[in-house]
Amino acid sequence: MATTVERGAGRASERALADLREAILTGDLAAGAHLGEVELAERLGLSRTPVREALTRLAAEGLVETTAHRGARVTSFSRDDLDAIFDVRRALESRATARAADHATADDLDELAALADRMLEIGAPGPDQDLDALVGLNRGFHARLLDLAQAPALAAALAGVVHTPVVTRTFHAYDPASLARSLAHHVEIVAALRAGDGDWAAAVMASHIGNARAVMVGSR
Amino acid sequence: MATTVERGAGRASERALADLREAILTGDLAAGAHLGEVELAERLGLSRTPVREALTRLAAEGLVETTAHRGARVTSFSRDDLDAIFDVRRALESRATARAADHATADDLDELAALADRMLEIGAPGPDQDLDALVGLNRGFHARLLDLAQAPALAAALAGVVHTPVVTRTFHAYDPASLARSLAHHVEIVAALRAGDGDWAAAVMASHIGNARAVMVGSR
DNA sequence: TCCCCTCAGGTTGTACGCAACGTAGGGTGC
DNA sequence: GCACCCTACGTTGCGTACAACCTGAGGGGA
Repeated sequence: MATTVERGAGRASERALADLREAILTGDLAAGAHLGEVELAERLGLSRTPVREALTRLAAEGLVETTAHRGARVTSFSRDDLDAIFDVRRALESRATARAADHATADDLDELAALADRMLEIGAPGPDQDLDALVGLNRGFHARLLDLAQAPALAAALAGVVHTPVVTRTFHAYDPASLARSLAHHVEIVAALRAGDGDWAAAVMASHIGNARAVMVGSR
Repeated sequence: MATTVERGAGRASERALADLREAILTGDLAAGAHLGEVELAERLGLSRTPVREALTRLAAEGLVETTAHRGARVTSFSRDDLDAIFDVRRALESRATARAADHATADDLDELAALADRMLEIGAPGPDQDLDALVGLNRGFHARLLDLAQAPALAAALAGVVHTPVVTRTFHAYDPASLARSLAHHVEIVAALRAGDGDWAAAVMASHIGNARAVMVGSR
């Protein structure tokens, strides 16, 4: 009874990895929080081994920091760190967006357009506004775009800069004007892709990330 | 007697990580080679546990690929992959070089100049030419530069694109003209940094990587 | 002859136990 | 009273045993 054999479907270590990553990205595990292996193992109902592997991989991604015999902590980023992360994201994601223009099919564009439109709806001020739901859709939009770039190297480099940084976890920080800009950018990116103009799409993405940077880390 | 307790100084898993990474980077472990945990463990005189951790981290770096219950293989890159990797390196390393211009002290520049000069010497055609020694010096030059950029995010992103790719492991592929250009670039980068001109330095670095790309993957 | 099923071999995935390390607290000597 | 040492505890690092899984070969049936 103590050890529930029937658990999730996937490998235990992958479940641990996914759960921990989600907990960190959503802020459920605060930055700087100490992560004990036994504590996490008990919480997830696993042994220390898969938890340990998950922590190792998270450390490689940069989400946690491990020190000697003292365990792991959730990485906390300084203002300069965040600034640099946005710098890299701007360079890389705009590049990926340009490449996406060469590979996106009509179906892909319809899918992206649907995401952009949906975000426009639930992001609009009013009773139906749902800022929390935006997070998932936004992640989906950027992930889809990165996928369309068909450039594993770009994806790997971006993953090195914190797997969709802590920075993408909320839209509550956006003021109305910035939020409207951000959502309009998504639509414009799709338009640029439809026009087959990679440079245009890349420019909008660069603006998009600049806008996000201003919101999340403030003016330079 | 069988288990030699007195081994290296550092943690066992870090030794395994370093040894495996070196073996892959030098080509001692060929691309596509199957990496059995027990085999590696015996070879390194350790148990499977630290080997397993090392493989996990190498997988995160992109040097090995793991599949289901089938173990790990040394990643092999297609022509397109290499092309994309150089693309990212050009974007990121030139950026890092520009930043280095803002942080490098006179001592730093002297150090870089010494490296560049030394490479010029042992890279020059003649009896003293030592292409193998260039590898280490070149790695050192680029690493020092990346360090001077003081941008952990840039370093992390670059690390995601294969920790100094398999691509930097030899200079034997260079024809005399390309090699001369490459070595001259190092010197010119130092000159640009001395002049405090980050844009110049970045441009040279971009050229430097373009040159390397042409040698390693051929014309586009 | 071809296909499918079964089984054996080898591999990875997980759990658990022990040892090493770092840390904090109390006690003792100066 | 203060500083230093020593001890005890909690943690991580590693080794080993067992279970789950994939793969390939061989035999039987259609």
